[in-house]
Amino acid sequence: MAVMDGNQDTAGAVASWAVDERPFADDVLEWYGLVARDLPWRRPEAGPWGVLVSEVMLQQTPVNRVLPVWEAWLARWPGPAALAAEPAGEAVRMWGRLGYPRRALRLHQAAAAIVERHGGAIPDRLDDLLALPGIGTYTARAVAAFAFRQRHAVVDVNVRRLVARAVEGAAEGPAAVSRRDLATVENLLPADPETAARASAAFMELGALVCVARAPRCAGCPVRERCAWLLAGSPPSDGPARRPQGYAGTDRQVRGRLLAVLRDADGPVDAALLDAVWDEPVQRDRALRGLLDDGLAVAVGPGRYALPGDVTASLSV
DNA sequence: AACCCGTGGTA
DNA sequence: TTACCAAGGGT
Repeated sequence: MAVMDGNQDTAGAVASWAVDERPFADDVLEWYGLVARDLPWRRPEAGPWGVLVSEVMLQQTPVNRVLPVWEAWLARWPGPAALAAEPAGEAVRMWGRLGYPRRALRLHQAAAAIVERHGGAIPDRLDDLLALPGIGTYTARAVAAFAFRQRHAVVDVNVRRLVARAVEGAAEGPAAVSRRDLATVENLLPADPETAARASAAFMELGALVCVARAPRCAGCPVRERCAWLLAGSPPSDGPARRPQGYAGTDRQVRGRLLAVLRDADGPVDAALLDAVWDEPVQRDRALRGLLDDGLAVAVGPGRYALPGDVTASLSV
C-alpha cells in the first residue's frame, strides 16, 4: 500500500513501487501547475489584504460568487485602514448577497484591529492572525501560507476530504478538522516554505476540482494510483448521515429578508417596510432582534431601522 | 459538542 | 423538485 511519507527519504531503503519514490505533494504540484485556476487573490499583486479578504469571503461560499464582490471590495478599500475609516454598515452593504453577513461585520472589526494593533499592516504570525475577529484556525493558516508564503498545514473541507480518501481510505472524514488532520497534512508538505505554500493551494484545488464531495473525478486525479479510498474500491461513507440543513421558513431566511431591505435602502427604513417581508410577527420580531443583537442593524428612532453607523441614521433620530 | 449563522447553483 | 453542497467561525 502506498505510504504518504512526504519528503522523508529512508536512507538505504529500496522502494518496492515507483509510486512510493515520489512525494505525494510532487504529484499534486505537477497537476496544479497544469490546471490551476487564475484566481485574482492568487496573484502577487493581491497582497496580504487581498488574500485575507478573499479567505473571509470564501468561507462557505463558492468562488464564482465571491469574484465580483472581491473585485469591488478591493477597488473601494485597497487596505484595512480605508475600510476601518468607514461605518460598519458600508461593509455590510458592499457584502451584498454573499451570505453570512456577520462576516462583513467581523472583517470590518478585523480591519480596525489591524490598524490599532499592527499599524495597518496585516500581521504575519499565526497568533496575531488568530486574535482577529472572524479569523479562525483555517483562515489564519491560509493567510500565513498564501500571503506570507509560510509553511503551515491549511486544512479546509476540501483538504479534509482529500486526506480522508487518499490517506485514510474513507469516503469522508469527521465534520470537524482535528489536530491530527493538521499533523497529517503537515507531513505531506514539502520542507521548503514557498513550495509548501504552493502545495497547500494545490491540495485545496485538488479537493475543489477533482476530489469533490458528490461525484469525484478520479480518472483525472494525479494521485489515483495511490489513493487509499480508490484502492479499497471506493467504499461508501459509513458514518452517520448529516442532518439536513434546511432554510425555508427558518430564522435565517427571515433575517436575510430583513437585512436585504436595510441593505437596499439608502438610509433608515420604517418598520412597516420590514413587516412586509414576513407575515408571522413572532418569528419576524425574533429575527429583527437577532440582527440588532448581532450589530447588523440599529434602531434609529421610533419604528425606524438602519444598517449600523449609517451617517443618515445618526442624523435622523 | 452541537447549534446557529445566508445564499444560490447543481443534479 | 428536493436535497446536497460550498476556501468556517463563534458560542
